[in-house]
Amino acid sequence: MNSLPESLHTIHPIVWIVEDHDLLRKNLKRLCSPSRNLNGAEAFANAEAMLLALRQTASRDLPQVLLMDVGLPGRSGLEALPDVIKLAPECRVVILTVFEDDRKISAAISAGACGYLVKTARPEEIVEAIHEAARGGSPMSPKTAASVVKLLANLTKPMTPVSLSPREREMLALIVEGLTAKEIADRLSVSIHTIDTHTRHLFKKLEVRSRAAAVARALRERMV
Amino acid sequence: MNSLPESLHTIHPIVWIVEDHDLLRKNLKRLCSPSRNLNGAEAFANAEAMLLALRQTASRDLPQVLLMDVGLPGRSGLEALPDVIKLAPECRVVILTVFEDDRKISAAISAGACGYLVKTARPEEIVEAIHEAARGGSPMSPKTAASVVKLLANLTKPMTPVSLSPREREMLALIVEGLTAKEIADRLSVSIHTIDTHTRHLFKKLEVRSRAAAVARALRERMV
DNA sequence: CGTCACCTCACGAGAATTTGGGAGGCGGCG
DNA sequence: CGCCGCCTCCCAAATTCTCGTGAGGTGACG
Repeated sequence: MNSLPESLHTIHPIVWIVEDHDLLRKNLKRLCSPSRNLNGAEAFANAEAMLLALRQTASRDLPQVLLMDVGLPGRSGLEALPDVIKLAPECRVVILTVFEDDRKISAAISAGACGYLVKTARPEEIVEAIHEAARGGSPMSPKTAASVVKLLANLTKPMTPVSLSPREREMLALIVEGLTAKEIADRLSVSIHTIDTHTRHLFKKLEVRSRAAAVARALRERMV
Repeated sequence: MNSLPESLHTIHPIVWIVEDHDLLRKNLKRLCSPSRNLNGAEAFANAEAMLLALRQTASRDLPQVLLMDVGLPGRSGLEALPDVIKLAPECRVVILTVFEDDRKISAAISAGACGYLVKTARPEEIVEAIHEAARGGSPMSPKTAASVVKLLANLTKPMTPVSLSPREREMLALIVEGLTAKEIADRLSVSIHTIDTHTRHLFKKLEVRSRAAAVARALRERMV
C-alpha cells in the first residue's frame, strides 16, 4: 500500500524522539538529519512534553514516526501511546528499549506500537528502521519478531488435543461465559443433573477439578 | 537464551528445502553450502516427499531449519506443517513465498511457522535469515512484520483498564491457576476469610459473579 | 444384533463458593 | 489529624459445585 520506491530520496519523514537519556537523545536527533533523508524535528526527555507539543502542532507538521524510549521512567511511554494515537493516528510509533522480553513486547504492540528496537542497534540500523516504519513496515529484530510470532501463534493455534463431544463443547462455552449450572440448564432446557454429568465428563477430559481451571485451559488452548 | 556468538562460525545448521520450482530449488540448495556455514542436506519438490524423508530420519540428522515454499501446489505446504512439528519439534520452519498478504502470513504462523521470506530476497538475506531462524529468531521483512503486528494488535487490544490492588492481582493469578480458596489461603499463609474478602472485591471490580467468569475476563484481557 | 459413544435424568453427601454484614490496623495524603 | 484505600480477619446463611453411582434411550457401526 505504501510503495514509494522513487520518492524515498525526496521525502523526509518527520521524526520525533522521546528519550530521557540526554546524550542518547542528542545522538538520535543528530542521526535524523536531512543527509539521511530524515527530518528530526523534535526531541523530548519525557512523554508528557511530547504529548504537549503534539497537541499544539498543526496536522501537516505532525510526525510520521515517533521513536520512543520506554525504559526506566515507569510506564509513561506506553501509557502515552493511546494519546499519541488519538492525536496523530497516522504516526508510526517505534519503541526504543534496552529490554527484549515477551511481556514488554506484547504490551507495546497491544498499546499500538508498530516497531521495536533495541538500543544496541547500530546507527545505520536505526535510520533504516525509521525509514521502514515511515514506509508502513514494522522494524524489529528477528529475536523480537520471534516473540511476536510466538504470541500470535499462541493466540491463534486452533489445536485441541482433547476430543469433546458437541454437547460438552457447548457446555464449555457456556461455562466460559460465566454461567452457573442452573443457568446453563435453563438455557439448554435440560435438567441440571444433565449439566452436572456433562460437567463431570468435561472435567475428566480436561484433567481439571474446577470450573475456573476448565475456563483457564479452554481459553489458553483456544477451544472456545 | 540462544546466544552463541563464537560458535556461529563452527555450527552448520542442517537445512532442508521444499520448493517445486526446479531451478530455484537447486539454487537454494547451492546457497546452503558449508562455505556459508550451512548444511543444505536435502531438497524436495513437494511436502509429501519431505515428510516421507522426515519419518525415515534419525533424530540427530533432523533438520534444524526447514525452508518451505507454499506457492501454487495447493496448501500442501501449510497442511504439512503439523506433521513437521510432530516429527521434528525443534525444527524452525521458514516459509518461502512470492506473496506477502495478511491472510497467508496469519495462516502460516498459526500453523507453526517461525519465519516468512519473500522470494525476491537477495541470496545473502536468505542465508542470513536461515541463520537467524536456527538461532531462534523469526526472520521476516518489516512489511511482513507489520502484518503480524497488526494481527496481534487486533487480537489483544480490548484492554479495559481495571485497577487491582497487588494482593487482588495475586489472587487473580492464583484463581486462574485453578486453585481453590483454601489452597490460596495456604499458599499465601492467610485465613480463608481473607481470601473470601479479596475475591469479593475482585469480583466487584471485574464485574463478574463467579470464578469462572473472572478467569475468562482475566485471560481474555491478559491481566495475568 | 451387540457394542459403543452420546445425551439424558436421578439421588445424595460433602466440599466449596457466593453474599451479606462488621471490624481493626496500617500507611499515604491533604 | 482525618480520610481513604488496602490488607487482614470473623460470622453465617444460601447457593453452587464436585463426585460418587446408576440407568434409560438413541443412533452409528461392524
